[in-house]
Amino acid sequence: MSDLLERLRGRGFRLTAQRRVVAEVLDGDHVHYTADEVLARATARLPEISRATVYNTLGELVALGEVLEVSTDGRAKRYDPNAHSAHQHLVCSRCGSIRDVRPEGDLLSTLPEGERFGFRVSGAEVTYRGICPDCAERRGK
Amino acid sequence: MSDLLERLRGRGFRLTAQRRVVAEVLDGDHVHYTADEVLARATARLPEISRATVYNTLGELVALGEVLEVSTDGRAKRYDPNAHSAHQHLVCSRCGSIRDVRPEGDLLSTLPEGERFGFRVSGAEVTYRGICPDCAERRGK
DNA sequence: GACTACATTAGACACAGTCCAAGTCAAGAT
DNA sequence: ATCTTGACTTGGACTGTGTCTAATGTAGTC
Repeated sequence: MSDLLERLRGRGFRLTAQRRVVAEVLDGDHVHYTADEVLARATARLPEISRATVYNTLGELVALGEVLEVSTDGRAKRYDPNAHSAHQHLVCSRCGSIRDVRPEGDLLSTLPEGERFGFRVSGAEVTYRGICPDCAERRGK
Repeated sequence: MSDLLERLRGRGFRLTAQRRVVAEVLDGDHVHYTADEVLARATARLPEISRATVYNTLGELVALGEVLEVSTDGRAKRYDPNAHSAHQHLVCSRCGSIRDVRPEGDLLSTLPEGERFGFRVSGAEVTYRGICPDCAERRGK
């Protein structure tokens, strides 16, 4: 994520303190924060940062393909910095925690021609659902 | 969908005019209305029906497993009456229209053990994306 | 160091959905 | 057929998530 700021500048974006802290917050594996979580973490480092700027910056990063937008629950969108390696998501049905996963095989090929309704099909996203180890332990069964 | 009302009554639900019109609106293949679209169509048949009742009824139908909740775009949830036959969704990236589709093969088996992070995995949803015939024709390429 | 176009800010606004107190009514009891 | 009652419906207030705007600030260039 560190060279992300360089890539931004290369595309004509100004390097501001706000963009830097948003990029810093979105660093790591299995990171899937909501915009408000990003705002909270960014505020800890740069108290004056505003909500609008966080939304703006997240939108820019998504448009540039540096960050993925994920909506696994119909509530707030989540932002996934792991955009340069194709992956899907495994979500805990109890606590909502998310892991990045790599299925095997070609997803697109699972949709037969007779089920394509004339669409030019170009992509597929999978959300696997289950119970995470923590929840399984805490609530048994 | 017609016997749905009987099933509801069998489960102790009162048969009201409001529930009837919501059930009627949610009838057909490839139907995926938002709550507001359901409200609009229900209002055409029963002008006094309220937004809260539409949301209540949709929630009941979902809880009973008679209707599926689908969120393909992070905006309003959509309601899919085709709940008794397993299927996935094919969504047009331009106009958002949705078709019900049946992939072949077992989705769960595409996630290798080493990618399960200790989760007990129980389900998977796929959203295929592409361009529908109408949009392909209208906007070329 | 000054300039200026791009970026940030606070707050108003919009949309999707939930909650509540009061009134209404379906369906069983009589 | 009417009564009774608890479930159902209603309108409106409220919450959470996200967008827009006008005014102000500032990164990068000269």
